[in-house]
Amino acid sequence: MTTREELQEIAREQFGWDDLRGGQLEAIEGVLAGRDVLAIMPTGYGKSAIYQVTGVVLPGATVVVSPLIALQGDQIAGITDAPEAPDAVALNSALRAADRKEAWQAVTAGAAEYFFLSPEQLAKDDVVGRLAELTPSLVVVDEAHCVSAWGHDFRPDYLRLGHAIDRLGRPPVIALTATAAPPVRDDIAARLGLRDPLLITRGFDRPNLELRVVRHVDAGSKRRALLEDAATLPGPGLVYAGRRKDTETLAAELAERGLRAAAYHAGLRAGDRQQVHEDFSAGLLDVVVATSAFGMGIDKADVRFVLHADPPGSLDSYYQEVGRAGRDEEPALAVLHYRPEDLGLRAFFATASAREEDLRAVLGAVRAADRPLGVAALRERLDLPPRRVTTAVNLLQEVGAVRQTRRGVAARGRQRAGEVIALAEEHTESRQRVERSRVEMMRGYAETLSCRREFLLGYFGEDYPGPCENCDTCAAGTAQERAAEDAAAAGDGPGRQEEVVHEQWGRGTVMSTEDDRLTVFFPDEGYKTLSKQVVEEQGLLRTAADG
DNA sequence: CGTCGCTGACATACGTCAGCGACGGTGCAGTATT
Repeated sequence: MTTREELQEIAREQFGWDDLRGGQLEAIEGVLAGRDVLAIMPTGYGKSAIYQVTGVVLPGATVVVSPLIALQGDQIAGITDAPEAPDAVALNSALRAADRKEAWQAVTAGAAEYFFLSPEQLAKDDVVGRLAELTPSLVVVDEAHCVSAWGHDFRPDYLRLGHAIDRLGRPPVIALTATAAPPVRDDIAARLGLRDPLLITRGFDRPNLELRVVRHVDAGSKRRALLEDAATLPGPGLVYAGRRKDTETLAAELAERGLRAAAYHAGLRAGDRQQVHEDFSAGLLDVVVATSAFGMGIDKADVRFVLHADPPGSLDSYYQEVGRAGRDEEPALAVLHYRPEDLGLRAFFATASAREEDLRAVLGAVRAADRPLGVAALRERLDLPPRRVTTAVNLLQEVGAVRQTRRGVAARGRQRAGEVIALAEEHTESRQRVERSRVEMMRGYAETLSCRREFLLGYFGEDYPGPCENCDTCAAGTAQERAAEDAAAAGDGPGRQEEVVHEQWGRGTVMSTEDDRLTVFFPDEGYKTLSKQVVEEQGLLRTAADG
């Protein structure tokens, strides 16, 4: 048993942290008691202290899954710069063979406590095999929202982490992220195979962040207003745009106005990207105009504004992006320059799906094999891009046509290929409905007349009684009008987090109630906003209380 | 889903516009090429 005092001492003396906060201690104690932990805390709260301290207390190595190689570098530097912290190493494709060997030797000999890897590394048989021999005592999934946001198509190895953790002997798992709405939390827990995880959320509200939405009819006036804001508001600031090309033209116009401005997106050369990142951190830039590529790993406290030229595809992304402003707790501003048409791009991104030909090819190969095949072996046999093979395997597993065994992917069931494809299509369509409903919640935020903070925090499951007096709807008075109407109509209907059943959409959870409306999340449909009056009149929802 | 940009029709203005296809974000890993 390790006392709180001992934990504080480790944090202070070995890592140079100030006193651990309640949320950190609670998380550490949860893990030490053998529990899985899902911790949702803002950047700067000290999420990494949780696994750093826990890693020291537990006997074996700590495996840290981290999405970006650049981030791994920062995380390792954060540990090795500490006064007396144990060593940390990374394993990734950026290393030369000799360095890779050295990293393995360090963890194997116990010289390194923390081992940083991408989910793609943990998709490799030999890597997981060697790691399992070390019997790691803790697995950390950092930026855990990536599991849910990226696993389904972009980086499918994220969905296979649960299996990799099984093979490591299922030590306790800590999943860490700054933002995740309740359905995302459930997705993370399910994908990673967490067992009744201890959920710890801290510091969701950011009262110093002023929230505004400016609605535009045509693209030209939106652009002019955005540029005017970016050029005149006190910086430094960030501008998020939906397309790479726009980041470049907007940055160029700001530069013409005399600002130190730079564009940032994934199509730039690695060196340029790093330069922009460094210059922004060092205060050498007034504004960075970026796609969603700019974000993780930025820990700049004095960002004064975050502007959006286009809305992101979910409020999870939006809160993550605006949350980069005002970390110093000084006043900061988030302005969404909004046209409903701009959600079209996000709706388009929400339609990504696996190809039928890939599903047929993978299913055929698995069924033709006389033994389970590893994903790597499947990739070799099929001559398809690895990502497509993994995406297909994930989807086939989802619909029960294949299963993951210790030795690899095996066939399951005897449905005709056509039936399997139909099931997969159904599953994909359900997922797309959910994704599109997330876009619709973004629309809801942009168009609400109620308190924006109340809407946003409600989306994240926080019971925040607005008006906040620090958003545009509160300033305009519409939030107060709505609140009054809300109070008049209050009383009836299911409340937040209550389980309900809809005849057509099945079981759902009430996410928020605003005005005369009710937002319910259904796992197969996504968010649905219903009129309280209609729900009541037509008896649309049964609640647990109804039996 | 919405926008951009090319093409051809219509036309006779060194030009307009409808129609239609292309395109759009996030990163790892590991291989081929300088």
